Amino acid sequence: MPSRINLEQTINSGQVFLWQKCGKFWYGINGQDVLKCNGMGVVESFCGGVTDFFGTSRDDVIVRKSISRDKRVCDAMMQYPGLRLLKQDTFQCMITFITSTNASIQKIQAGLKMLCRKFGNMVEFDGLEFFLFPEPDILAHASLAEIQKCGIGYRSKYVKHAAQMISDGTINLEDAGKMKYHEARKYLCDIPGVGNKVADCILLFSLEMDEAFPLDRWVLRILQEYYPDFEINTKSITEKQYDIIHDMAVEYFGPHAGHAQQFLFKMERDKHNKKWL
DNA sequence: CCAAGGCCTGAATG
DNA sequence: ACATTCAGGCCTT
Repeated sequence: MPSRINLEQTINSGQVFLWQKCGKFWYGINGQDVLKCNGMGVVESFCGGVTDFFGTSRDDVIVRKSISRDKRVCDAMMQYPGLRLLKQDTFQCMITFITSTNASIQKIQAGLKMLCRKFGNMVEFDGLEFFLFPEPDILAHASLAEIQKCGIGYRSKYVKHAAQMISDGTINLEDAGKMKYHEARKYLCDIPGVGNKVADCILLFSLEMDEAFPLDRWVLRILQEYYPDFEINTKSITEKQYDIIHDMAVEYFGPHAGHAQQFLFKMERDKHNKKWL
């Protein structure tokens, strides 16, 4: 039985940063669209089109049954029955996680808001003003100095270069979604500012690739603390170690390992009282 | 001065 | 000659 989506749990799980609660509704920027949601899902879209932002088209029963092979993931699913993996705008997702390196959630959010305010179009929706996410062309042609004013530091040049690669067609994010997992991850790593971790975030949060298993400091900590069989003994990992650990994770958690990662990540951060949006 | 959801570069190793 | 690993640096609050 598929459980209902819970906005609080889903928005506050580190997948998105441009969301805010206004009264009883959540509003979020998704590319050139603004989504308005109640506690359970999208109720209105600025563009008026149908979006499957919450990935309701995927068979959640299959996914949950698959990752419930692990006891701890099972517990986390009980704790967060409404947590879902999203299908975000791919370009926004890419820029988001490029800016996320070495940054806290609050800092990521501040930087992205500035990018939107400076380079995105302002629209009025539901009596409120929003700044949409900058389009690839705009960021590609923006001056580096202007991008730097958004407070994203050394990531600025990556943002510009990455936007250029999307803008001129060197990289096609939708194409990545059609490749096999390892090929897709490698393909995305050609983008400046994108390493294995960021590539996995793009694949998992916007391209429905469930084998993607972002290995950040938190997930590494989780694995070494609760999964001794993984034998994680380093704090930071090399390219090759990333591969090995990733493949072990898919072997253990199954083809939908990325979902397992999201539940574990959410649970561990809450346990440490880390702040969300 | 340190920490915060990595990535890139150059140099050393095998 | 290669493929890996290692150590710093990096913007900002």
